[in-house]
Amino acid sequence: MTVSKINRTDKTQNHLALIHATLDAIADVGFANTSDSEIIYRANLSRGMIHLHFKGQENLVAEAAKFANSEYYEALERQLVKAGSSPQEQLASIIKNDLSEKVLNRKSVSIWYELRGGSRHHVEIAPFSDTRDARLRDLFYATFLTITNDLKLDKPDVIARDATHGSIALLEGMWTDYMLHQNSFSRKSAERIVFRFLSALFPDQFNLNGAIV
Amino acid sequence: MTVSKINRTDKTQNHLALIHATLDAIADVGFANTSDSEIIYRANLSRGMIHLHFKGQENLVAEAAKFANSEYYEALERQLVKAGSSPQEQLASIIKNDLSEKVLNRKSVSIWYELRGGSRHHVEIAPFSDTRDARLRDLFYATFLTITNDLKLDKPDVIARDATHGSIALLEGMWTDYMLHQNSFSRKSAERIVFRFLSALFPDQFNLNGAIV
DNA sequence: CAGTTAAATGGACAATCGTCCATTTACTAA
DNA sequence: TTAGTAAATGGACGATTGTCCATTTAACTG
Repeated sequence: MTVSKINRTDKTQNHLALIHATLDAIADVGFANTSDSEIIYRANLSRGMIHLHFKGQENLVAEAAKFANSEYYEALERQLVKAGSSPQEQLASIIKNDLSEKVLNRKSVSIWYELRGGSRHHVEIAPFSDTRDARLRDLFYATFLTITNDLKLDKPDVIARDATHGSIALLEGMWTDYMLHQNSFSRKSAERIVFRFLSALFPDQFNLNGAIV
Repeated sequence: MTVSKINRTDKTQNHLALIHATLDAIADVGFANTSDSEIIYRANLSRGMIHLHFKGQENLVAEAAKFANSEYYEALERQLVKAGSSPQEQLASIIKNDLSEKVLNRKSVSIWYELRGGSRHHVEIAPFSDTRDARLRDLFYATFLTITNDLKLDKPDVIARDATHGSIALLEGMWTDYMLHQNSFSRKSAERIVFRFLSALFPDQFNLNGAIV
């Protein structure tokens, strides 16, 4: 039983087209309004394709969520490779990446918010909705812990944990602010504010522009 | 033309019952799933009531959003009256209030998130969805500005603005964290983290427990 | 050039949505 | 008791939802 090459290529093409159309729809009209009709219209395909490729709308949305989640983490990994080696440089790199046009933009932030909201009532997308999950938290904690240990602070683990928790919350808040006030939001201010808080906590590791090398 | 007392009472009763049922539905099944059927089932009323009282579902949801928004601000005003008079005491009071069981609980946080999400695609509820709007920002800014002026810091307005922006973002992030990880969230930690950041910025005004009087 | 096969189509389906209105209910006033 | 009135009811409406499948299309094989 041989399978035609062209047909196989077409299949994955439409598979991907549906995922992209779904993410576009979520970004534009929201998770709740992302109906089958909306998706197939954007993908320029016929009604049956969703069921043919994904066996239902639920799975398609879950695959789309998975896809968006992977994109975020792949960008993060690429960024980390380019970053300097000191803990504060790694951290600053993640923060700047998280506030950059490439990561924080109209489309990504919309998808992020819509999927997180949708995951509250749709278990199938929950695994892919929490952008800042354990992986990012661990990265933050490890670097903060190195700093607090080096500084020989009292209860370095507690301080590192608080700094982790607070920094991520701060970034969350900035993303929300961007989403709500896209025209007045300033990337530069957002970045300066995060580093202002961090430099207050660790004056020898950070200043208003990022890490001190 | 006289109007019967009993009828008038009943009318406002059902009016309120619909608003409460709507908020309950939003909290439990989400904004997207808050259908007419869901609302009237919870209010134990008949289908036509929504149109009779609110001339459509849109208006009902908008009224419910308005109601929830008022409740938040009334709680905030009550809290401020009880707070101490120094800037840092006022600020600490708002922060503690924002993280208290009364304000930050399963139901309120769900409504907050669902309405904010809904407001992105439904203009009628947008005016009541931004909990932390100009009013709260002004309060934060005024108090921070008093502090930075007293300290004779360089560019007191910029620092006060950054501190305002950052503090509100931090609180946003804490609310999100509570929503996402309700079983592992600790009010005490959240409070300590916020004040840890603030005490790093203003060591003479705040410590880990709140304001220094 | 037919024959085969997987991909793609689009209409039919029941279920649910928000809206609206003719009817019923419940209370007041004469 | 009867007439009058506002509140409340619940069925009917067209529109839209997600699903599914009989049919058509199109490319490769023999």
